[in-house]
Amino acid sequence: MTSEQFLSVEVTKNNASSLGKGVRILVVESDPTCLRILSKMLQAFGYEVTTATRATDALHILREKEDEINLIMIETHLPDMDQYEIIGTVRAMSSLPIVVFSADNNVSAMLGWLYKGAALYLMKPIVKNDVKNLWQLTYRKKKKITVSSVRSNSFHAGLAEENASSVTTGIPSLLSTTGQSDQMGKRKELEETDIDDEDNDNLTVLKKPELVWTNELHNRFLQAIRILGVDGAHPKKILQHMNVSGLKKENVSSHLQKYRLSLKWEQDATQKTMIRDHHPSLTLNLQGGFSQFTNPQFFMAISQSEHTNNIQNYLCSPASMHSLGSAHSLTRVNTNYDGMLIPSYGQQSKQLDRTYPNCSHTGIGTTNDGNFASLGQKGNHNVEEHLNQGTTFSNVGTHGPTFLGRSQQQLQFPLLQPQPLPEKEDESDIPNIVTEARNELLVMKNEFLDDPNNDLWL
DNA sequence: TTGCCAATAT
DNA sequence: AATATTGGCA
Repeated sequence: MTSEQFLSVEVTKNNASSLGKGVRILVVESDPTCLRILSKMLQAFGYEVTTATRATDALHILREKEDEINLIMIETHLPDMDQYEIIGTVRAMSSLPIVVFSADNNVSAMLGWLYKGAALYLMKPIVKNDVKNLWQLTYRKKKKITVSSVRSNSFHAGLAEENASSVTTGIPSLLSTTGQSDQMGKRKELEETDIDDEDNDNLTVLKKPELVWTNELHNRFLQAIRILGVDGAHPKKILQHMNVSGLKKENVSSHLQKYRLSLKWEQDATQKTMIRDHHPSLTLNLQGGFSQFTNPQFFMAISQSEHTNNIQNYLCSPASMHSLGSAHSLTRVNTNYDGMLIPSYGQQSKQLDRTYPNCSHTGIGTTNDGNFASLGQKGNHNVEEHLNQGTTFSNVGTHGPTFLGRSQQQLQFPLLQPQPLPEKEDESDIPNIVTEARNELLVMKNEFLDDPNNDLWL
């Protein structure tokens, strides 16, 4: 994606036509007509499309340009390769999410594909709603794409899980901890939990479970810092502002320490960048930055307090929410190259959060469109049952917010927008404009994710 | 004492 | 990797 293309994105509220921006999909489909239509449909949502009509071509493209591709869509019946062979090969080459589509509605075939590593199975004819949210699949971590079951009624499995304790106990609490059964939530419960453990004496019952910094908690933490300012943000004050019962100062301290560390890295990266040339391969940076280093979780960190949709409702502890939401609503959110939020109050901007998805890696996503066959909700039941029977399916999830540590990516993607300096900034600087457009797009996606009426897979 | 923080432990 | 604990310092 070139910067011009990026800038041409028109960002409108609740406008889904930009959702796919920054995501390139490799579509492998032997039927030219189908390929054309699908491409068009994808492009309508802003996706970029690379096509291949043969499996061998696809593999070639993948070999050459995996970096530029964020998602792979494969038709099941390709003339030049055996059914499952291609997905196996692709899997071996790449960890990119694979979406399989077919006119075949055979359940065991679907399961076969999912088991082989497909992230999603779509049935032809593919409709707009089928592809609208494909971008979400690219927000998962690149590494393990693991098939797992979707819990019955929820596209928001990950989010719902976060505060499962609140729901089950009926006592809303922001604190979730490891080791407690509530984290397991609706899962298998007992069974193997007790079997293979442990060297643990029963005497250690006393040990307190570790605090888990859920996104909700983290958001409050961030909010507190926004209010207090980076300088005034000390554990005790933060604790007060967070107003979470049971949370200890030590908890906050520890988190703060990590938080500051992340800020420092961020700053270091900034400095290095500023010494360097200003726009080293802007194109690649934008694309890579989008698909690989942003994620739903990070969006959730933005201005949580105002939301009233279902998920949010039970995510939020009634007791303390009011203390946060009122006076200091976020007016604007900046985002730097890799997803670090920089909320600004007036002219001053301060760096804030960076998080990872806390969602479970959902192997099957379905759209909710009743019109045509994708794996609709009904179909999903079947799939789910099957999935739950097999022991091979596991739920691999990363929970809680994570600060971004130092990484290669940090160096690869220099800050486009320098920290506020004594001098006035050059406003005509192109990178800044690009950053702006990008920010707006991210905010737009954020709004999309926040809208309870939209389909969310993650 | 208390709070903070960096280092260190788990 | 994420969180908890410790010990020095104001």
